[in-house]
Amino acid sequence: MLMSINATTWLARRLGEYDVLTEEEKCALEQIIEHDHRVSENQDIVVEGSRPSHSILLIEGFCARYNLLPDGKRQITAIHIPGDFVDLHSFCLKRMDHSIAAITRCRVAAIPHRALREMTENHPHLARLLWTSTAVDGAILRQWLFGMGRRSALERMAHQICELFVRLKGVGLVEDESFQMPVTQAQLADILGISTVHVNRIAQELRGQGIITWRGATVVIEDWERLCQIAEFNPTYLNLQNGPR
Amino acid sequence: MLMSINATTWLARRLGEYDVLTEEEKCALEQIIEHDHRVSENQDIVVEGSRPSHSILLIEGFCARYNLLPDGKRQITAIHIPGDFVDLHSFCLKRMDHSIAAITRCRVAAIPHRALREMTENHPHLARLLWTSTAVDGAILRQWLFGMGRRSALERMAHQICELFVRLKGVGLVEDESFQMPVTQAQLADILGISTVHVNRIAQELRGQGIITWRGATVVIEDWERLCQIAEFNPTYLNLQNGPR
DNA sequence: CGGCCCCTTGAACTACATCAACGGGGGTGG
DNA sequence: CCACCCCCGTTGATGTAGTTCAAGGGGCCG
Repeated sequence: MLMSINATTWLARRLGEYDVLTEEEKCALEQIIEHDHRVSENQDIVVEGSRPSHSILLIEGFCARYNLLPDGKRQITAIHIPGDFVDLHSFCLKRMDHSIAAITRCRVAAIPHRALREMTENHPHLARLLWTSTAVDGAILRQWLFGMGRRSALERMAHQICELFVRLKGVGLVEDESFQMPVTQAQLADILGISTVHVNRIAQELRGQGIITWRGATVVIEDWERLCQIAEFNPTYLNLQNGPR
Repeated sequence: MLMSINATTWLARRLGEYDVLTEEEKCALEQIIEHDHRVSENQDIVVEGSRPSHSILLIEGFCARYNLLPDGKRQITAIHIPGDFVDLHSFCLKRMDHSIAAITRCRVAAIPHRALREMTENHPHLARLLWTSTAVDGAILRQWLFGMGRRSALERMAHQICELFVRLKGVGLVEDESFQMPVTQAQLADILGISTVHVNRIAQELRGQGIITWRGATVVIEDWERLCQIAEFNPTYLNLQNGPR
């Protein structure tokens, strides 16, 4: 397990996915992390309307961005896994137009916006990689939107599982084709934009066909080929390949 | 009308929405625009799978990003109006995971990625504003996703009109509560993620209630209050306010 | 003048939502 | 230690927003 990896390492590893880092750059990343704290399940990490002075790096656990309608309907617009720079965009946008909540118990590190700003002044290459991170978030959002508009609930659920699988694999959180997906059916409903009842039935469809097993928080991919086929999954948008930036 | 505004001015104006630019910065922006050309209606500006060496700034006309499913279903994930930096993210992402098409005849300017890279080296403040532009694109995507998941077709259409109205107003393309929306009902269907038949019926609903008129490409807002109310529109996410970045 | 795109309308169908109810497990209080 | 309760997953029945199919009319362009 990766329990003991520290915040700096996560950040270096994430940015290192986009391009090779020099030793000096890794050093610079060491400096920017201010503190490191725990958040309990279901607690908000960043709330709508606030003006954060720090951005949050997720070290352990899962969290979600979401929007609420006055009538209580909720839409989750992103799920974040360890290593994700959860609200990097708050550096650019100043005022939050949505909230971010911990889905499980989380450990997070805070990076002051001041440090990010200095990074754009003194380490343009690192700044480009941070910018890239924002762009990748956008690419994922486009895929979700694409699916929400034009894919069926079954296809979307399959796609979601494909994406999570690949992303978790990228940070070493997959073992033997299985991974942790610590979300309730109600939360998954808010991710997929459907009702909890429908999530239940769709999940049974995928399980019944022997494509996945899902008990508790543990998902096992039984038939990756078939899952990708249902989802029409193409991982290009995750930008996992490394290159000069 | 704004027919004769040149590319540099558009760019300075857009970035100036996020923060005040110095004269020197405006000067720097002058240097980066390489050429300026026309694209005819329905022509692709950037195609999926390519690796652009330039990013495109839209000067005149409307264009759309879209994704295609193998069966021909299409989802538009963004519409761009004059002044938008249409594929700024291609600088970060390298390979396009979607295409961009001209909805109307367009005039566009190309900015070499090399110049953007130099900007991150020599003009960190401008680089932050470009980054902000990427972040605002993301914020708009979140709103679309939110709507797609949790709003009805009527609400989404109302929201879309609100957004377009505010954005066009921001670049001076609104006169007397009316603006140009040069999209067919089929294209609007691909934006809203519904069928063209349903677009037709929803549009009649909005017209029937006297909330908008829409003939040809011209939309007139007859009852802004009511439109916003249906859409539950809150323009915060467009980040139109200026501040130090 | 012909053809094609675009808008419009009706009728039948389906993927989903909503409502309602029940069982099991894990945590909490008595 | 037991009782309770609440959350979570599950299932059935019914309702509805939106799709699909089919057809016709108007305007614009070749």
